Amino acid sequence: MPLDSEQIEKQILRFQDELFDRGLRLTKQREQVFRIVLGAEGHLSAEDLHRQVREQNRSIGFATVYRTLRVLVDCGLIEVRQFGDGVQRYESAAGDHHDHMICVACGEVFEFEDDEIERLQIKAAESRGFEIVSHRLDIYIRRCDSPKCGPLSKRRLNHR
Amino acid sequence: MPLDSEQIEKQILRFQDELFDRGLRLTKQREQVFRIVLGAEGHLSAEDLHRQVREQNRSIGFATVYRTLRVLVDCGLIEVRQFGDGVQRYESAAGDHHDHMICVACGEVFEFEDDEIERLQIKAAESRGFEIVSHRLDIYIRRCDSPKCGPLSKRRLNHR
DNA sequence: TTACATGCAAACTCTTTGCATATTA
DNA sequence: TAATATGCAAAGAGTTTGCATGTAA
Repeated sequence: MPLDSEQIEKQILRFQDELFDRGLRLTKQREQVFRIVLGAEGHLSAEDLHRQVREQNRSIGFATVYRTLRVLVDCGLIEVRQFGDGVQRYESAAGDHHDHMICVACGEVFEFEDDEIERLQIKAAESRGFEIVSHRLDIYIRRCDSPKCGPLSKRRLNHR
Repeated sequence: MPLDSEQIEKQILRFQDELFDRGLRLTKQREQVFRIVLGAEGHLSAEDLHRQVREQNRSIGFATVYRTLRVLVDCGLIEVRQFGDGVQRYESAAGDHHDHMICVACGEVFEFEDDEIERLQIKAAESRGFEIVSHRLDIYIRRCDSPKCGPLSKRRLNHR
């Protein structure tokens, strides 16, 4: 779920501030990379990012994309995900927190939110005296109803 | 939490069966690798595995370790984890399911179980018509009480 | 004796780094 | 002009693959 344009501008300003605090600069390339992440539907790999930024900036290199992603992670503006294919994927840290359901048949990733699960996680950590920094919940599902998987059949799934 | 020796032997037999079904063989190397995983306390990388197996079998190569791990994953006997450092870690799929708390300060990994969180996950997937294959819940905590981190201070943590 | 398995080294993928050049405050 | 950024290519990690040799049913 991409952010609306007002939120995007707010994020860019925030990036500029965070960079300034670190003695760094908001360059054209950094802004381009961040805007793609902010506007993206899903979870982009560095390769996805590089390809998309190159549509507006032929000469940008992989190194700049990776370096920018690292700065964005350090600033807490984006988050890294790994869904098990060995590739890091990035998404905006803005917006509501959500978890992921990944279809093992077709690779489609769905976002979902569950406040009660969130609550229980905090409780589980607190009961051990720990403070949560962040968390990741990935649920792998057998198949889904995306075009790639086709509609789920009418017969009941093998629920347990 | 390593398995007891009775469970370990059961797992080895299961491996043999699964291999047989696939027209493969239980070799010395495959058994050695699997036994290390079954007996291990925590979550081992391929490098950890290779180092430990080499203590009993000087000549085993990385390729054999990786190939064995792949077969074990295919057989559903072990699971792969990625805690964000770009290294795959493996653990036995036997025993109760558990989730992980990872200390961002020192890297220590704690296992925990929470039946209610499990239940809610199943509910969340079912409500969308999906069947869960597996899931991963990793909670990142600011610091812990391991020797590397030192004891948690007495002042209240910043619980929310 | 035929198919599968191993060990080695080379290849491959993703990511990071070194360095000369370019850009910004 | 002094510091930060960039692009390129090379290096690095972790993992996979090709191939000749070894091993097991």
